[in-house]
Amino acid sequence: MDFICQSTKSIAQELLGKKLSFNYEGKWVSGYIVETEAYLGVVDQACHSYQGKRTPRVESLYLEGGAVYVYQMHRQHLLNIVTREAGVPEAVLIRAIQPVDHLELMISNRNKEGLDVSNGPGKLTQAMGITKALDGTLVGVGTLKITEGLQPRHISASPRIGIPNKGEWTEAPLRFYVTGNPYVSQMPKKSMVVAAESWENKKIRNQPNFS
DNA sequence: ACGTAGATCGCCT
DNA sequence: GGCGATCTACGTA
Repeated sequence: MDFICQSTKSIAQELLGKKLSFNYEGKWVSGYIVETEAYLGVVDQACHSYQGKRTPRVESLYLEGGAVYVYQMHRQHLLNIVTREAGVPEAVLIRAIQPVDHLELMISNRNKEGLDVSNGPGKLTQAMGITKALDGTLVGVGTLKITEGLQPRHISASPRIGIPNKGEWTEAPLRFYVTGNPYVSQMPKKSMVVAAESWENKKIRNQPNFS
C-alpha cells in the first residue's frame, strides 16, 4: 500500500477493510479496519501539526508516509499512520477495528467483550496491546503490519469525533467508516447490520468455476 | 438512548 | 497550571 503518493483523504478511505496486525508477545493480534479519520497537517486546526507545530511529542508526524505516530491522552494510546513524504505532517487516525485473530487475547486485555473490545480508538490499542513503544517505527518492518483484507460494501463520511470549536475543520467530512459495521464507534444500534453484510462477498478462490 | 461527571497524565505554556 | 483526536459508570427515559 502506498502511503506517500496519494492524498491523506484517499489513504484514509483505502485503509478501510485492510487487516491491521500487531505482534503482541509473539502473537499476531489482528482486525479489519472499519473507521478512520484524516488529519490534514499544517492547515488543519484539529491536527497536532497545525501551523507547523513541532514538539517532541509530535515529531513522528514529520516522518515519511508509513511511519507510526502514537500518542497518549488521559490513559489511552491513539494510533495514527503518517502519510505523504517526510516533512509533510499529515496522518490517518485508526479509530476502530473488527477483531480477527486472537480475539480471546483482546477480550482479556480489555476485560470487556463484544463490540466494546475494539469500537473506539483507545479501545483498539488497549485490546491489541499497542503502546508508545510503536511510535516512530515503520509499518511492515516491525511489529505492526497492514495487509489486504476485505472490501467494504459501502463507505460513509462524517465530521470527525471530538473536534469542537474549530470552525470549518469541525464540520469537514474527514471521518470515514464501513457503513453499518457494528464495530464503528458511536454507531446507533438501529444503523448496525451483521458484520459480514458490511463487506463485499468474498470471492471463491481455488475453486474451478463450472458454469 | 442520551447526557454528564470523573478519572488522573503527559505534554506544552 | 491547564488541557485534551477518550473511556467508564451512573444518572434519567
